[in-house]
Formats: sequence, C-alpha cells, structure tokens
Amino acid sequence: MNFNEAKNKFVQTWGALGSQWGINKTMAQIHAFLMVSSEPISMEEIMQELQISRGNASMNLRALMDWGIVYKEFKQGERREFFTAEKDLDELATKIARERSKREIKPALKVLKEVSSIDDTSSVEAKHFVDQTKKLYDFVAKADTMIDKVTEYKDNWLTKLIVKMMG
Amino acid sequence: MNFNEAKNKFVQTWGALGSQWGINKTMAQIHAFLMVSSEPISMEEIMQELQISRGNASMNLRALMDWGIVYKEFKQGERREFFTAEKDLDELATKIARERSKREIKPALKVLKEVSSIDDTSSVEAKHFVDQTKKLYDFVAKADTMIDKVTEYKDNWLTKLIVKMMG
DNA sequence: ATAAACTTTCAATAATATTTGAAAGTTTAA
DNA sequence: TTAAACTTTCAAATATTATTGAAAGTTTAT
Repeated sequence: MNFNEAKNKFVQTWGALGSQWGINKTMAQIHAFLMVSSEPISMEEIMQELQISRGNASMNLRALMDWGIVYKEFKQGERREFFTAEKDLDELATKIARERSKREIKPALKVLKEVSSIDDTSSVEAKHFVDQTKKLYDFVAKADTMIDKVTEYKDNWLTKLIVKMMG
Repeated sequence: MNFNEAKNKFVQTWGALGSQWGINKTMAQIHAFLMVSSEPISMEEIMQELQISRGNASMNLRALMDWGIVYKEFKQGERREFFTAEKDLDELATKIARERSKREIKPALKVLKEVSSIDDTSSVEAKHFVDQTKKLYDFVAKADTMIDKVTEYKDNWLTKLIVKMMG
C-alpha cells in the first residue's frame, strides 16, 4: 500500500465509522483528511480530494468548527481561508466528550428527572417506571460527572486514568 | 404529567437519543419501552404501543437480542413469545460497550495498524501521515483496553471508577 | 464605488435508511 | 397429518438525511 492508498483508506474508514456514531460521513471524512494533513488546506482542495460540492464542504466545515475541532487559518498574503484539524488527541477527545455531554447528555438528564418525578404509586407498573427512570437518572448523571472529571485532566487523561485503574 | 404521558415522553426521548448514537429510532424505543415495563411484553403489545408493523418489531427485537440486551421469555401455557430488557444498568452499559468495541473499535484498529505501516518517508506529508495514524492507533488501542478493564468489574463499575479517580 | 475572489445559504435533488405488509416459514396442539 | 397461531423474511414503498449548485452574500484591493 502506498501513501495515497493509505490516506484514502484512512479517510474512507473514518467516514464510515462516523456514520455509526451519528456523525455524517462527509464531516468525518473532512476531519480525517485534515487530521493527517501537515499543512492547512483550502476549501478548494478539500472539495477536490473528497469529490464533494462547495456547499457540502462549507456546511460541514462550519459544523466541525462549531464542535471546536477544526480551525480556520489565514495565510500570509492569501485571500482564501485555510483549515486545520485539532491534532492533539487528548484535546480532540476532550472536546468531543464535552460537546456531546452538553448537547445530548444534559438534555436527556432533564427529561429523566422530569419523567421520574411523577407522583403515581397506584400500580406496580407506575412504581417500576419511577424506580427504573430514577436509577437511569443516577447512572447517567454519574457518567456525566465522570466525563467532566476525566476531561479536566487535559493532558494525557486517558493514560492517567489507566494508571489509576491499575493501582 | 401522568404515568402514561411520562412513559411516552421517556420512550420518545430515548428513541431520539438513539438516532444520535447510530442506533435506529425504533430499536431504541422498543428497548426503552421494555426497560420500564415490569412484565414481559408480547410482540403484539409492542406493535400496538409504538404503532409499528409486525416486520419492524420482529427485526428490531432480533437486533436487540443480538446485542444481548433484550431476552425472549416464555410464559406458562402461552404460545406467544414475550420479551424483557436487561434492566441492570451496569450490565447494560457493559454489554453495549463490549459489543461496540467488537463491532467498531477492533476493525478500526486493524485499519489504523495497516495504514500506519506504510513505508514511505519520502515527503513531509507522508511522514506526518504515518506519525499521526500511529498516534491514533495508540490512543484508540488504549481506549479499548480501558473499556475491557472497566467492564471487567461487572458490578458497579462506574461507581468504582469514580472512587478510584477521586483518590 | 466597483469588481474580483472568495464563502454561505437553501430549495431542489439524490442517496440512504427505515418501515411496511404479505407471503413464506415454524411450532404446537389435537 | 393438519390447521391454527404465531414469527420471520424481504422486495417495495416511504421517510429521513445528505448533497448539489446556483444565487445571494461578504470581503478585500484598487
């Protein structure tokens, strides 16, 4: 396998993986491509490399920037915008974890709190419902706290966590 | 909010959340419904409650059983099959984590190993690619090891992990 | 101010994923 | 056996999501 084949395979695989995690394919591919590029890349080049339209490139770059994992760069004397990806993996994982916590876990917790607060003990069914959703609330809240704690370390959190666990 | 509204809201929310995590809406809804049901439920009742077709119910129940988080039950003197969900949350999280590791992380690692093994140091671009994909391999491998370790505890692993981290 | 060089937006279109429902398959009871 | 009661399968239909591309918008240099 040569460099270009490898790069292509990486971008494709990352894109497919993205879909399985609720991230759209192009978004994941752009991120993959930028992550293995040593230089900032123009929109034109992204379109070219991934064979996508200008609109598609623009929208997905915007989404990646909203997630805080792709940055705009300006080059000396160049009018065009260039893009780079966050390449530090601890930082990348931290940003993704925090963002998903904010966008998905916190709203879910709100609903869990709400539905587990109904005041109905009139049936076994209702009692089970309250009990189970309360447990779920506690579990998810704990997981969310965990994410906060873990991403707080910033540097090398994954390694540090593993070291802790071995002890 | 009464019991039925709460139950409905929970099922809907869980379904929407599922989509964001690459799980189809109906599959997540069935799981949610079973999780808050105190009794085993027949396919008929699932179809009724979620307003879905027989085929849809059948396929998604099958998928949930493949994941090992929904079980078939047989009732005394009943011909029909009944279903229950894994209700222990540690067990549930463990099964999901293990299954995703097997289905997604391990194949991704294989590709990362493959593409990071190209023998090309002829350009800065190629060197960066190899370097970055190697780092990614290490990171993902570490995360996967972490999942193995963490789910090994079985009981109360999330709590135990948090306790460790506080120390 | 103007025009060139670029980016963003969004309605239309295409691609993908899910759902249906009827036919085929299976199991059980008699 | 057979037929009733159930489940599974899968091609077709539907719904959802992503993508295109051209028009509108923005910025910069002169």
